[in-house]
Amino acid sequence: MKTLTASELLAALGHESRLSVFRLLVEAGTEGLNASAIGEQIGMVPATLSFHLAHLSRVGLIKGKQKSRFIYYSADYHVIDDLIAFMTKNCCQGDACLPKSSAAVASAKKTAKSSSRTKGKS
Amino acid sequence: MKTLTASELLAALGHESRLSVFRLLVEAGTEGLNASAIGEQIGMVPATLSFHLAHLSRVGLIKGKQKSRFIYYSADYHVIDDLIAFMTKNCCQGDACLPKSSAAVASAKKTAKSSSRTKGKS
DNA sequence: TTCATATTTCGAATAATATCAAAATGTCGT
DNA sequence: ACGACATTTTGATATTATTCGAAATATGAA
Repeated sequence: MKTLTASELLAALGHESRLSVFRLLVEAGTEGLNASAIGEQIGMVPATLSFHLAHLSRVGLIKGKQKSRFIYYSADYHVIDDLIAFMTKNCCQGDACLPKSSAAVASAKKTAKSSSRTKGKS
Repeated sequence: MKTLTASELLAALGHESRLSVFRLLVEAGTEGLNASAIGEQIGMVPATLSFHLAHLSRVGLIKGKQKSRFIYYSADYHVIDDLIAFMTKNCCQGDACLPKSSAAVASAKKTAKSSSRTKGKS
């Protein structure tokens, strides 16, 4: 992933409203939510919401699918996963970073931080 | 981590120049780099660089330490790690995301406050 | 077709961000 | 103190982002 692409994705999520919308769609699952439902949850007028949905769509973080007279938006896990992979690879280093990210997800899995110094150069 | 905090961190990295600066500092390690050295690598005039360094510092992603007449900036791995942990926890879900970012966390998705994965209400 | 609803687009105002020359500040060595 | 360098601040401008009412478009139902 290019730095430019990554920064565009980060910028898209770097706005409280858009991050909230994205998180809501992540929770909503693959089925997604229609724009009105999102607007209700987040509390945003249609025009503003549409603006942010367009932004998130443009960078690929979400996608909309017309269903009847609604448009269901859903998160694209592949893109956010690539972004997290990019950050883990390029924005972290060594023991200072890796254990916690893994632990936060692996929950109780107590991997002894016996240093797996993956100090690869990026 | 609050959504507002996360969005501020994401916004800070959501600019190509700042992301480049941060990645450079991650590579540089705990010792860091002084502003001039960063400016040379990135190709930015002092004033603009200072503006971005201040932004990254303000949100806590980097910190500067005066050494002699230079100021050495270094990445704060703790903060970026928290951000990655936040994203892994709140912006991903299920098999579509986990395998690449980390491993074996099928149970983590339950810990979130997710109300429920309501099935279709079409 | 006509109506009702869902969503986007337009337009225009406001707000925030980015850039950089020039000046100011800070720090060290002499 | 002074001079030399490192960095920040100022100030001004340019660019981009955000907001939302109103109008337009789209889709389905009656």
